[in-house]
Amino acid sequence: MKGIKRLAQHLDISIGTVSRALNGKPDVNEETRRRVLDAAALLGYAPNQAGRSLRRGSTNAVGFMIESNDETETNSDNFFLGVIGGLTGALLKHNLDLVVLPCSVNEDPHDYLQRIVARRLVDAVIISATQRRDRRIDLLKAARIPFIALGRTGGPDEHAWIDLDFEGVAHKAVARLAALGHRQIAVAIPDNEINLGYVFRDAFEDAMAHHRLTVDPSHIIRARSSEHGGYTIGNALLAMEKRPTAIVLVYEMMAIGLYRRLNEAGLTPGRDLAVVGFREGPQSQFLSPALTSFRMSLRDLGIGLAEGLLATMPAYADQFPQGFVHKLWPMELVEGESDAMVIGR
Amino acid sequence: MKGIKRLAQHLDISIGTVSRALNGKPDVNEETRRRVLDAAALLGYAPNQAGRSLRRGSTNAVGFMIESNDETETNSDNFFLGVIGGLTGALLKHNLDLVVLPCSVNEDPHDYLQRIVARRLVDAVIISATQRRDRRIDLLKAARIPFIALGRTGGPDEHAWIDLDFEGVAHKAVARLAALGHRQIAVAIPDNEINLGYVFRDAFEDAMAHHRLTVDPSHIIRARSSEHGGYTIGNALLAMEKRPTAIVLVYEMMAIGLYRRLNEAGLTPGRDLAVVGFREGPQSQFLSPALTSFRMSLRDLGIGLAEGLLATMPAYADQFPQGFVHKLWPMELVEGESDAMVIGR
DNA sequence: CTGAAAGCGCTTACAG
DNA sequence: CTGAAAGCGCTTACAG
Repeated sequence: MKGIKRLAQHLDISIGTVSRALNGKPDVNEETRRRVLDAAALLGYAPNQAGRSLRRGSTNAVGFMIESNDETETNSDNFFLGVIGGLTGALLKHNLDLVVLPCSVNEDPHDYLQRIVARRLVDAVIISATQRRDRRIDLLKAARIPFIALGRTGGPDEHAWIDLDFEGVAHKAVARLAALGHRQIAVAIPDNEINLGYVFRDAFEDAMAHHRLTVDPSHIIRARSSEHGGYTIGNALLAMEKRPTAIVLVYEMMAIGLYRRLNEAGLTPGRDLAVVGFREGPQSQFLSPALTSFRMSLRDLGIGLAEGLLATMPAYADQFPQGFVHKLWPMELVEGESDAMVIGR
Repeated sequence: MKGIKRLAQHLDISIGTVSRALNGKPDVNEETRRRVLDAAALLGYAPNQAGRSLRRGSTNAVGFMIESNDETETNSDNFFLGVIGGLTGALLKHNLDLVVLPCSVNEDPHDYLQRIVARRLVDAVIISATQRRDRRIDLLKAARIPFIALGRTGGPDEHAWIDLDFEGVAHKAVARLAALGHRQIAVAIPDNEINLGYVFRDAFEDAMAHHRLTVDPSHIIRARSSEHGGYTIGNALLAMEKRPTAIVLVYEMMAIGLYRRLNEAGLTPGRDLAVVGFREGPQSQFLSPALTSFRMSLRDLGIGLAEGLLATMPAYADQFPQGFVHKLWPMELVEGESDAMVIGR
C-alpha cells in the first residue's frame, strides 16, 4: 500500500476526502483537513505526479528548452542560470515547477521538442536560441501548447517573445562612439544562423546611418561567439589596411580574446582601439581596461519570461491579461575604460 | 479521441496491439508493426508520459538537481552546461531523458528534493554542490532512489560519487611552484559551506607538508568564488607585511579580479606573483598572462556521471556492474604564463 | 461533510 | 498473433 491509499488508510477515511483536503477544496471539515495535512507532513506524502497529471490532464510543469551545442557548452557564461533563477521564483508563486530540457547535440531541436510536446511532459514551453526561421514555432502553435520565445524570429509575430534590445544597444554604442569622434566603427557578429546576428547587424547599420556614418563592408566581422572568436577578430583588425578606430562586440566574452590579441601586438584597448562589449558580466569591471558594456538583470528577464508565458496559459490568463508579449528588454550603458579615447579631428 | 486510442482507431486494431508494436514486443506480426510505426510517425504520436509512467511505475527520466543561488547565478560559468552535454548524450543511448531541476533560491534544497522524490518526478537523481554534511543523501537513501553525487561529502561513502581531483591539483600546483623556488605559497578557498573548500584546503596543506613547506595561516584566504572574490584576494595580499610569492586559486575566475587588482598596484602576475588557476576555461589562454590551470573534459565528466548513475539503477546494473562509483576526476596541468617566474635562492 | 465510483492513457498478463 | 480487461495513483462529479 502506498501513496494516497496508505495515507487514507492511516487516517481511516476515504481517499476522496484526503485528496479534497490536500487540494484545499472548501467542502472539507476543518478538523479533518488539519488531520490530513498533519499526517501528510509526517509521512512525507506528496501526490504522485503521474497519477495527478493523468487525471488532471496537465503536469503543473513548465519546460525551458536549451540547446547544448559545442558553442554554448564551451562558451556560454552565466546567462541561463541567471534567467532560470528568475523563472523558478516567479513560477513557484503559481505552484508551477520549472524543468530545464537540454536538447542533446546529437538530436535535432525540432524533433526533440516534438517528442517532448507529444508526450505531454510539460504544460508550457520557453524556447531559446531562436533561428531566423524557426520551425519549432509552427510545431508549438499546431499543438496548441502555450509558449514564449526568448529571442525574435524573422517571421510574423503571432506568438509571445522577449528579446534583448539589440537596437538600443547598437544605437547607444554608436552614438557614444560617434560623440567621441569615431567615424570608422566595426561590428562583430556571430557566424551562425541564430537570429540575433541578423538583428544586431541591421540595428548597427541603422545606427550608423542615423549618424551619417558609412559602414565599410570589411568592418562587419563574423566570428565565433567566444573568447577565441575575439582573438580572431583581433587578427582580422590587425590585418586591415584601413583599420577602424572602434568596434562594437555582440558578445562580451569576445573582449577577452580581443584584448589578448591587441596586447600581443603592443596595442592597448581604450587607447589604440575603442572596444564596446555587449552584456555586462561579472568580469566586465575587473578586466583591464574595464569593459564598457550594457547592464540588464537576468533575474528580471526570467521573471518577465515567466509572466509572458503565464499570459499565454488559459489557466492564468485572467491574472496576466497582457496577451502576447512582444518586448525588447532594455539594456543600460555602463561606462568602462575600454573606449576612453577621443579621436582628433 | 486522442492518444493511443486514436491511433488504434485509425488503424482499426486494438490499443493493446498498438502498444506492443510500438514497444518492440516480439509477439507482433511484422506487417502490423510496420503499419503501426508508420501511422505513429505520420500522426506524430508519442505515448503520453503520465499514462506510461503511472502504468510502468517509472518515468524514464533522470533529474539533475542544480542550485541556483546568487553565487552560482553570477559566477558559475559553463561548468554545468558542459556536464549536461555529456549527460544527455550518454543517457540518450539508454532512452533516458535528462531533466534539469533548478532549486529556487527561495526554497530549501532538502525540501525541494523531498518534494521531487515524493512525487516520483524522476527515476534517479544527480545532485551537485554537496555540503560537508548533506541531508539529501539520507533522504535519497531512505527513499531508495538511485543517485550519484557530483562532489564528495564529509560523511561515509555508502553511495556513488564523482568529484574533481582536488588532491591532484593541489599536489601538482605545489610541486610546480616549489620546483620554481617558491616557499611562501597562499591558497584561495571559497567562503561557503560547500565541501570542496574543505577538501581543497586539506589537500593543499598536505601537499605543502609533503614539500616540507609551512603554511602561514594568513595565507589561507577565504573569498567568494567569483571575479570579485579574486579582487578581494588581491586586496588581502597587498595588505600583508609578509606577502607570499605564489597563490593557488580554487576557482579560475578569481584570476580575473586578482589580475585587475595587481595591475592597479603596478604588479604583474607571473612576474611579481605566481598565480595558478583551477580549471582551464575558454578564457585561460586568452588572459594576459595566460593562466596556468588544469584541464579536464566536462563532457567526459557528464558521461562518467551518467554511467555511475546507471550502475546504481536496477534496470541497468547488469550493463554497468561497477557498483558504487567513487572516483576522483583527473585534471591535467596546462602551463600558462601566470606562474612563469623563478624565485632566487 | 464524506464515500463510492468513474476514468485520465497507458502496459501487460491472460485468454483465445 | 490479437483482443479484452485490469489496474497504476490520482481527482472530481455525484449521491447521500
